[in-house]
Amino acid sequence: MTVNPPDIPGVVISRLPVYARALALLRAEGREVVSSQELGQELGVTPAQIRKDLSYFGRFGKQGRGYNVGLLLDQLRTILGLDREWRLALVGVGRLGQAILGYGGFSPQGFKVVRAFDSDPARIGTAIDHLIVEDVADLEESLRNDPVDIGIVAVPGDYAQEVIDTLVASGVQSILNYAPIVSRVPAGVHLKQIDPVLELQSMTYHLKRLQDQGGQDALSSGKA
Amino acid sequence: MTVNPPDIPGVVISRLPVYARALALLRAEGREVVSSQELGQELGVTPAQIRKDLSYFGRFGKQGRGYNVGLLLDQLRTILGLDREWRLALVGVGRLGQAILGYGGFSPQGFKVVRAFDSDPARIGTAIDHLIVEDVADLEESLRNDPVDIGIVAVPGDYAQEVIDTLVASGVQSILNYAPIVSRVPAGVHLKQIDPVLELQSMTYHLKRLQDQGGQDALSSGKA
DNA sequence: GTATGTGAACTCTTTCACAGCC
DNA sequence: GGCTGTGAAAGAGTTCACATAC
Repeated sequence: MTVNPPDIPGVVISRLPVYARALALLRAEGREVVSSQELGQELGVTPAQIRKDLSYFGRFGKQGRGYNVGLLLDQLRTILGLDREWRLALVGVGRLGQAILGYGGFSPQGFKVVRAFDSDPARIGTAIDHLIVEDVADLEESLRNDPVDIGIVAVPGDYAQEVIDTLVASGVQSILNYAPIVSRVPAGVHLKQIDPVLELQSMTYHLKRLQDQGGQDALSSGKA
Repeated sequence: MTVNPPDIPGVVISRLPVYARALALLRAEGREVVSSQELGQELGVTPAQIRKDLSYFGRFGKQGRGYNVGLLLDQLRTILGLDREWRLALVGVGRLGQAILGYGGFSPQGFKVVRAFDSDPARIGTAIDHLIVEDVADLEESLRNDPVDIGIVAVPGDYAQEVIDTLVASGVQSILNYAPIVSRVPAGVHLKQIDPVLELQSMTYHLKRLQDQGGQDALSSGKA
């Protein structure tokens, strides 16, 4: 059954794929059992956090022993829905979009890009990586006729919100957005952002402080 | 001066670039003043959160009026260190690495990729986008002679931890990792992950629940 | 009147610590 | 003995609400 649990924190869910990845590695190495202690060491996470996270979903371990690697991995894959294939539509087949199509990391994990859209007449109708590029003007109709599970947005920032709105109107409930914009979606739609510039811009905060103190080899700030 | 404030939560810092982006947009539109109310609406964030976040760094607003767009933007850029140029080294010039080099979004924000490394003899010594690809075997020596601020890792997963360790050994304190691995760095080094698969894998959690209930229009799970 | 800046209240997460089981 | 699962405690982060300033 695996009945829908009521209210599991988002941060917990976002950690499960990380656990699954580590477990897959352990299984590939032939490990059969692992403790929360070991797993935590591997991941830089406290053992208590791992146990607490897992406890939202059931009791997967054996006291005195630990977790069966293969069993826990299967459970996590089931919980996350990684035991099926997911159909993605890519919007934007420019340089970034083509890199996404060419990326070999999605399909082994069950994510298949099955549709591609663009607005450039030079690209519409051409085949890229087994896909015929469709006109983005037909996006809504096309997705209504033959739905996908997830939309990937890889268009320039100026068009991204518009594309996101169209995806939502077409019934897509999960969107992965590569465009560097502040985007909003209605409640109930899940949007994740891939934004390297944002990541860099928060790293520079720390770098700046390192550099500004760099000269004066140590103890320069007030106390201790 | 802008003296190093003691302990500002990481989540606060990660929101500042988002505020800065929204402010840059407002400025481009000619807006001169904005309230936390409006800005919050734009970003899907509470006004109180914006005010609290900003209050860690100073008092930038005027009561009864709001924030001067240009002034606040400049302050944020200074706080984040976006008022200078940052030098990046890219490790891995395969398909992904080339997409990163070709991405036009970094340099307008002051992030210049000034070095590129690879292990493939066919690529070493060739020029890509103004850069001569260096041998990754020389990574540490090269970076010691001529340091960069940030390292970008775009090698296959199997080599990524090794590359990250070498970057750290070379004195790099901020790393942006595109490889889909669970990586660890010593305390003091800042590592950010760009990992679309991880994002997708947490989105499927919600999708699965939508789908599993999809058929049976409502109330079907055990109790309540 | 209007909107900031901020202590206090609240909510959400993480960690502790130990009973229970292997 | 060893490790899980979990209430309780501690710690972070967010929101409230109002004094203060324009």
